[in-house]
Amino acid sequence: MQPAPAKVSFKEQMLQAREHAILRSACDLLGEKSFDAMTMDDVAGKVGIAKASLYKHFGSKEELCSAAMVEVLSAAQTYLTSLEPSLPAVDKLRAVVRWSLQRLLAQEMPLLPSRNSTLRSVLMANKCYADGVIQVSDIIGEWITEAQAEGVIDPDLPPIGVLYTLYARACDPVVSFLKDSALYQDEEIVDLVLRTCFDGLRAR
Amino acid sequence: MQPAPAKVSFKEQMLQAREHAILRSACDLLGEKSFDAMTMDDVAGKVGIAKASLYKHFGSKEELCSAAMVEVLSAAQTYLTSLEPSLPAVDKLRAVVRWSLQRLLAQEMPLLPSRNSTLRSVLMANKCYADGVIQVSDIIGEWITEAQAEGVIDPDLPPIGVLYTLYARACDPVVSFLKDSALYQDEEIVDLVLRTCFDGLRAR
DNA sequence: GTCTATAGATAGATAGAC
DNA sequence: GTCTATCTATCTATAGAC
Repeated sequence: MQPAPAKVSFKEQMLQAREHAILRSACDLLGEKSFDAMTMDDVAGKVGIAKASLYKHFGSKEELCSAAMVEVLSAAQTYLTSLEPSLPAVDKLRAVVRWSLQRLLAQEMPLLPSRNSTLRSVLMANKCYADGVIQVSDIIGEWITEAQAEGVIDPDLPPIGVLYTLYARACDPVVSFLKDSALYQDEEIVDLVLRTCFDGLRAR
Repeated sequence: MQPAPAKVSFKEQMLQAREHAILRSACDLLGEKSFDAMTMDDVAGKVGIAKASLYKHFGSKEELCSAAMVEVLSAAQTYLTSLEPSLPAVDKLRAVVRWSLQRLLAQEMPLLPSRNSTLRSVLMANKCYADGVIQVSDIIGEWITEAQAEGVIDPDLPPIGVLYTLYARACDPVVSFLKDSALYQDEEIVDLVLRTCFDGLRAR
């Protein structure tokens, strides 16, 4: 009565697929509302399973949402490393911001945990997340100093300020303001935010 | 046994002072956490009165927070009209953003109701708030078109995009990121955000 | 108008059958 | 592992004494 290895693998695949669906739903919901406003009933309803089942996969609401954030971070890392290394540094920076804005428009980007969230302290205690943030920051930070050495990004700006300014685009309310106005296509919104971010509001 | 008019006025003054203290506490708390995370116990504790007393002044949590937001908006309107009309339009725009950033740093600025808040729909149904937003937008919008006509603000940008970009600075997470890093003075943070907002990240 | 006490609703999390 | 049913805590809001 030994189960075939393929069967075990299949069961594990199902489990992983289910967990991925849960994370995906949590991610979407965190894009719509705050961690505090989101409920486990919301998640269960969206996935289509009972709330109690969620707790077989994740120990708590905090664990579930942390896992969702780690997955987003992982997707960002994958995108970063997929970029052609020979591209000019500033182009890579633009590409990353563009990627963030597109995910934000697709409502697949949980709003970054500013102080306006109970999730923040939990996330910062999560080693997976904290390490991921450091890795991403190292890669982007290198591109920033590179672009500043080339004189493309303003060398007078502190690199950490540039980094945070780029991060902040991933939860810029301008995107939802413009989206709600229904005046522009998604791609136009992305272009506008990219332009004001890199070129500023003043005429050149 | 007719109470002297002065006495009535005094009582009313006390009432108004108390209500102002409540609004101020709510405002501070909304700067620290989301509407959903904030509780009426928080407010009562901060003011130093019983929770039930809050409901003698404001009918609900939504009403209280709406009133707090209206007060912030009113302060913004007062600042707008206090600006010397003869100033160049772009200077007035910079001044308004600076004012927002300073209030944000002082934690006196409730984070704007993006989609990430249950408060949003309540606020938009509040005539005082909605009218205030329109008035403020009209004033700032005029300055934007003026600055664009002068060629100081990029005339190619849609005015509504410029307006939203300026509004978004009032809840820019860059401010709290930099504040938490403890690397910079408040005034340096304000200058950095103002600079990246108007001049962009790219070197000029 | 302030308080204590509590009602009523809903959240996160768990128990136990299947 | 999924479900239904339930526990416990907490939050908004109210009742009623003073």
